[in-house]
Amino acid sequence: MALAEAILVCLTDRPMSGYDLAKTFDASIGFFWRASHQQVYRELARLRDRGLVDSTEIEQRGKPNRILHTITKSGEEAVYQWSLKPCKMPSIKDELMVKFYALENVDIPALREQLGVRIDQHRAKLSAYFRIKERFYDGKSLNVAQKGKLIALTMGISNEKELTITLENALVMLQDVEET
Amino acid sequence: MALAEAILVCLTDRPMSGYDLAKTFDASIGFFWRASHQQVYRELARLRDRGLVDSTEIEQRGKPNRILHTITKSGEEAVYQWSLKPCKMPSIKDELMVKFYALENVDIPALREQLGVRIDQHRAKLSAYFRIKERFYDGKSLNVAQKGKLIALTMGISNEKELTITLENALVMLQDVEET
DNA sequence: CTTTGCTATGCAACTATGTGCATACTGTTG
DNA sequence: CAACAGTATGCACATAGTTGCATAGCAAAG
Repeated sequence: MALAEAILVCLTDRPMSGYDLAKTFDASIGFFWRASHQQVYRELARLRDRGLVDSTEIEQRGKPNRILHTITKSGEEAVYQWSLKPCKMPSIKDELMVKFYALENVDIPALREQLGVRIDQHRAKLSAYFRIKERFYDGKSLNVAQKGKLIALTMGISNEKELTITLENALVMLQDVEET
Repeated sequence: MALAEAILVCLTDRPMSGYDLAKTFDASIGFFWRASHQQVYRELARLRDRGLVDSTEIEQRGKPNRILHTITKSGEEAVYQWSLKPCKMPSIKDELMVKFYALENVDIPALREQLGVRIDQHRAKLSAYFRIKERFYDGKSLNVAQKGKLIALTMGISNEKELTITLENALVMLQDVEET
C-alpha cells in the first residue's frame, strides 16, 4: 500500500497533523495520489503502530488540540526501501471512456454534457498547476527536492494540456456521429 | 459501481461467459476499465440476482461447461439510466509520480530504471491500440457502436503517445539532476 | 442571534479490489 | 509420459477506499 509511503514522503518535508496531511492530499501530492481525511487518519494510526512516525499532542487555545506527526529514522528507511521496488501501473477506471465504448446504448446529449464537464475539470487543474509553477519554481535556483517536485509538476502540466486537447477532439468526433 | 455497467455494456454486443468477459477486461474494454476474473464472476452473480442478466449453462465436451450470460431488458434500461448520470473523475494513484515528488529521499538509478519500464509499457499499449485500429476500423464504413469504440480508441492513442513523450522528457530532466 | 465555515479528530459500516487457492479436464510440447 | 498451457468457474481472506456520522469550539457574515 503506497498511501503509507505517500504520507511518509509528505512528512520528510516537515512534521504535520492529520489535518495538514489531509489538505496536502487535496492539493500538491494529491495531484498524483488522492486520499480522504479518513484514510489519512487511519493510516497515521498504523504508521504510529509500526514505529514509522512519532506522534505528539500539541495544546492549542481556541481550537482543538492537534497531533503532530514526525517521521522517524525507520520511516525514512521505509521510504528508501520502497523507492527501490518497481511501481505498479496506475489502475485505469474511466467511466467516460466506457460510455464512449458503449455509444450505441448511451444518451448522447448527456454524454456531450459530461464530456464538457470533464474538459472544464482538466482546464481547472491545468491552471492550478501553472499557478503553483509560477509561484514556487519559476526563475528560482532549486535543490534536489524542489527539482523533483518541478519534474512531477511539469509532467502534470503536459498531461493535462494533452488531455484537454484530446477531449476537445472527442467533442468534434461526437458531433460527426450526431449529424448522421 | 461502474463494473456492473461495464459488464452489461460488453454483453450488449453479444452474450458471453465469465471467461470471455474476463478476457475482454484484459483487452478492449480493459483499456478503460480493468477488472480481474474474480471481480467479473462475483459481479455476474450480483447482476443475475438483480435480474439484469440471464444465465444459462451450456454443455461442452472435452472442456468444462460454460455459463452464458445474456443482458435482459432491465439490464439495457440500467445501462441507459447510468449513461444519464454524471461520471466521476478517474481516481489518480501513480506511485511513479509520488517518487518524483519525493526525489530527495529516493534512489535515483532505481527511479530511472522504473521510468524506463513505464515508458516501455506505454509504448506497448500504443502499438496494441494501433494494431486494433488498423485491423478493425481503418477504411471501413462504421455504425454508431463502432464509431464510439473508434473515438475511445483514438483518445487512447493520443493519450499514450503524449504520455510516452512526457516520460521521455522526464528522463532527460532526471539526467540534469544527476549531473549536479 | 442564527447560520455557515473552518479547525481538528476519529468510529462504524459498507463497498470495491486484490491475492491466493481449489477443482477438473484437454491438448500440446519436450 | 510428464509437465505445462489453456478452458472454465468460483471461494475465502485480506486490504483499500467511500459514506455517513459524531464531537466541539471559534470567527465571520447576514
